[in-house]
Amino acid sequence: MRFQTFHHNGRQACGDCPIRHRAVCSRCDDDELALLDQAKFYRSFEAGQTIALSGERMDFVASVVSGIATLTQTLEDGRRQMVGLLLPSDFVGRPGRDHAAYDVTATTDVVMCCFRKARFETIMQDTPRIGQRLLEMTLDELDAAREWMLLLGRKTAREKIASLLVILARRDAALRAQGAATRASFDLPLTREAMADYLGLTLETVSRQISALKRDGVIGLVGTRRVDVPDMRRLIDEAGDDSDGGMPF
Amino acid sequence: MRFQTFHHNGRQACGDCPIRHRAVCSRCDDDELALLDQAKFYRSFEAGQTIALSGERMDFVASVVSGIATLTQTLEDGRRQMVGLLLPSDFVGRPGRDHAAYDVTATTDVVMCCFRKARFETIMQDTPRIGQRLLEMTLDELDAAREWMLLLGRKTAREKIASLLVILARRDAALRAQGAATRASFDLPLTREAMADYLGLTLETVSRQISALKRDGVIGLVGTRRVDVPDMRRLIDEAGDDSDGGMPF
DNA sequence: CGGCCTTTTTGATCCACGTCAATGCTGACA
DNA sequence: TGTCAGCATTGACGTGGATCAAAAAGGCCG
Repeated sequence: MRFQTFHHNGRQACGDCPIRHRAVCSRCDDDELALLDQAKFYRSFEAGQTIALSGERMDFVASVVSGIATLTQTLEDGRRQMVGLLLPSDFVGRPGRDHAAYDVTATTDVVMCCFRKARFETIMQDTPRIGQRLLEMTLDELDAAREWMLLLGRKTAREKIASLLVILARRDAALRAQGAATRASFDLPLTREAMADYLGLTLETVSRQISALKRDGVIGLVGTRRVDVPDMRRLIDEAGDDSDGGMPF
Repeated sequence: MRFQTFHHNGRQACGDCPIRHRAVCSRCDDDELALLDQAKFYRSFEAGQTIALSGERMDFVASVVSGIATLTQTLEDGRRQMVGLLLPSDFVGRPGRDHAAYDVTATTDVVMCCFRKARFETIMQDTPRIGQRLLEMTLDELDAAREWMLLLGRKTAREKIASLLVILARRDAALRAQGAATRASFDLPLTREAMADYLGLTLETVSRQISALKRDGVIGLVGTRRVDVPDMRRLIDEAGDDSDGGMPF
């Protein structure tokens, strides 16, 4: 097995390659993928910037190389719900279609690996392997979305916060190629408001629940953005999940 | 265009075929799919029955031929969240993997078209076209899931109910191959409890909001399970969506 | 260091929805 | 016809989280 899971939703990435691009990095697999290598180009975005995937003469399929971006949906009156976190190796932009009613925004500085949509489609035609990989990734994404639906529909504010922290802790551990430790410490890559948009809460509630978890000794805070988890087990319990970690970390 | 959209989440089905199985029906496409035809077999389930996709010597990938089934996730303490509605043409059971932490339950009597998982995988290998179709369907499903996340995270109870009714109305219209009408009338295929599980509400709230919509003249009820929508436009407004119908009905 | 801006925390209050409990409705069956 | 079992509705009440408002804590830059 040369692929390792490193993503909060179980998506697989190439473990050998610093880019960690399962479906894109040509170093990680057979010659078929060399095609992709020739077609790709890079773009970078600053934190806070909106990432436009379609414009005049520009329709992309892209995948994140580094940094974090978010996918957000908005109601007319301004209510916002984040529906996806784009982490390195994630794809965005639908190969076959024009759609995309999502805002894509860079949370940190982001580098994306882009393909012109039309070009990408022909490559997919010629290289079934790529389609298979995309299918795998999309199924993972779907599983993650469904887990998130459970969170949004049925969890309490406290459980929501705990769940998010667990996910971030796991992702952090995975990025640094560490196994499951009972103690963990990591930076929050999101503002309270972004967390709220993700969890279907208000930023005040997010802040209050984080304070509560701190007061109860479940987490410690260093400044406002760094979290220390003395006992991972305890945090996971707070998340209310049956999964003691479906993810193999 | 021989495929028509008929599903609430925009999934495409073969319009020429009564089975409406885009990815399964061999009549609807090139010879490649004949392979699938040989490998498939059918099973049927009664309303209320749990659909087991894996057991001793039985690992399926299956797709719904007729009837409605639901995908549900459960928390230890019994809180339930429905995460998917399986309608004719929908697939369930992950081709490549063993997972599936979902309850699959028949809502009405259901007929499913099944493939042994291993067999299905080899067919996919040999027939890239099938993989491409599954990718399309999965992407549609993902879009639907994301829309649902917006609903779960940010909509009020009344908006949730209205959204669900709009979806059911559209699906009904599509199944009967009718276009968008301003007046509509259809049966609810779900109990109040199932609606609650789907919307992240309690059954009491569902009942109350339906009563409220009726009181306000947005809908009419015939008995308890049949809904009459005098003005579709109005119901859609109640749903709070920006989309005046992203679906082309 | 001091001013300015953004993010975060905290408090007071409100209300949408959950909870608990009673009642009604419908259909199956003897 | 009565009884029973499942939905469904309705009411009374409590509460988790939203809302509104203000203070505190960081950056950032002169």
